[in-house]
Amino acid sequence: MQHTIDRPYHHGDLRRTILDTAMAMLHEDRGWQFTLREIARRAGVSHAAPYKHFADKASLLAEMALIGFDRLREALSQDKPDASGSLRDAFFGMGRAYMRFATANPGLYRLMFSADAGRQPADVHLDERALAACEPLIALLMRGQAEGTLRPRDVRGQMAACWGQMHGLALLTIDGLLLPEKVGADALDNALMTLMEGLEA
Amino acid sequence: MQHTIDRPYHHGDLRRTILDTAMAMLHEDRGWQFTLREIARRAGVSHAAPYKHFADKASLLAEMALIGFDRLREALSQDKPDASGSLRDAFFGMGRAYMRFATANPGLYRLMFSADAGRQPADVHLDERALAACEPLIALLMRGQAEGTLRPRDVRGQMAACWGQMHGLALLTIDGLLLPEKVGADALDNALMTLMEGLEA
DNA sequence: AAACATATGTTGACGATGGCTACTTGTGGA
DNA sequence: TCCACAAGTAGCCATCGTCAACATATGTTT
Repeated sequence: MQHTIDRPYHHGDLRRTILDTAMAMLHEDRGWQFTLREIARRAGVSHAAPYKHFADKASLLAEMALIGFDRLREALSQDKPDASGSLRDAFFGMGRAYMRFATANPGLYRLMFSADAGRQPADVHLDERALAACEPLIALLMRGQAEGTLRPRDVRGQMAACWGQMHGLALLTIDGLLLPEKVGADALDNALMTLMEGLEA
Repeated sequence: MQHTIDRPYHHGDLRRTILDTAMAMLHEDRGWQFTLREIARRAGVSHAAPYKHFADKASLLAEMALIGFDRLREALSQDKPDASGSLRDAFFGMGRAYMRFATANPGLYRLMFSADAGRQPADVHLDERALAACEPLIALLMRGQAEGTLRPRDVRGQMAACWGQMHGLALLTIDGLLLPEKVGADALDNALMTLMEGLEA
């Protein structure tokens, strides 16, 4: 008779709870060095319970990374005000949205691109999801080229330039390597501007 | 009488051996999940011996990261053919040198920017070293502005743009997210070109 | 030359982790 | 009603990082 009234033998939705708890801990520690056992402890279940829902720790991390990419994609698709407004505004908006997502979820963002998130097995899914998150960007680039606002270059190259820029700036910012006092208050906007000018015709 | 003739009680230069071994394992596994004990094993010493030279595992990682930044700086300074040659060539040379370093030492590169490399204590050194590695880039940018080849913008912003671009592309490449079949064969050069055009006057 | 302080290695232990197996307890369909 | 199966538990194992106590070289002082 170990169980309280509040917690019956079967948790009900342990899988969801585990994911939520892990996300919360990720947010606290900004590093994914949380332990499976600690998650189980917080969820109020035994230390082996999570293994009924995830094959191993890497699987949990991989799933979290997938969720992260979905959220990122959503964040990028969101504040794109359709085809109204100038391309430049849309571009800056998307860039800032990307940075906002990364800096608001530093732990998640790092996890998404971490080798620890199970980079061995069918992580193809992860890669696919990552590239899918870039689709709003590709759409924006194609629109720009169609308008004639952007130079008519290989879109994939431009995509690589933008994504690389965003990804790098995001990680450097998360790591505290782009502190305003070292690199200027609006270095981020300046960097975005430089990139934009490289894209524009 | 445990000791062979070859291995006396005192190793001689264990600290160096540990670092070398760790670097080698970093190169093999492409992840810094090697264990202190495995290093000791390979070095042929007891599992606690490393603690006479490094306070803890994080200290070892931090020192390796430091070495990494020094090597990166060296790699960037190296193939810069002084003030001869066009700025454009120098820029592309440096960009490719950066990518070459990162892709040739994926594990090391990730470690350098990893939170696991002891981001708590006097990691100020790490940050300083990281920024120091960018000095060759800053010099190049200032030269370009002086020549009038580059737009007269805040150098720190341009630095952020370049570093962000390089860092992001490097990590995405290491993670296999910029596969040629997905993003074009010469996406890297295209991205560099886009960046360059954003910098040029 | 003898004695000692110190740097360097070794041994054994502790707590904690990820992961596995065997067992228990609910739950829903024949 | 009964039973197969999902979901949770208890306990074990190898391993890890780290620490304290001990052993052994090295070199400095007298």
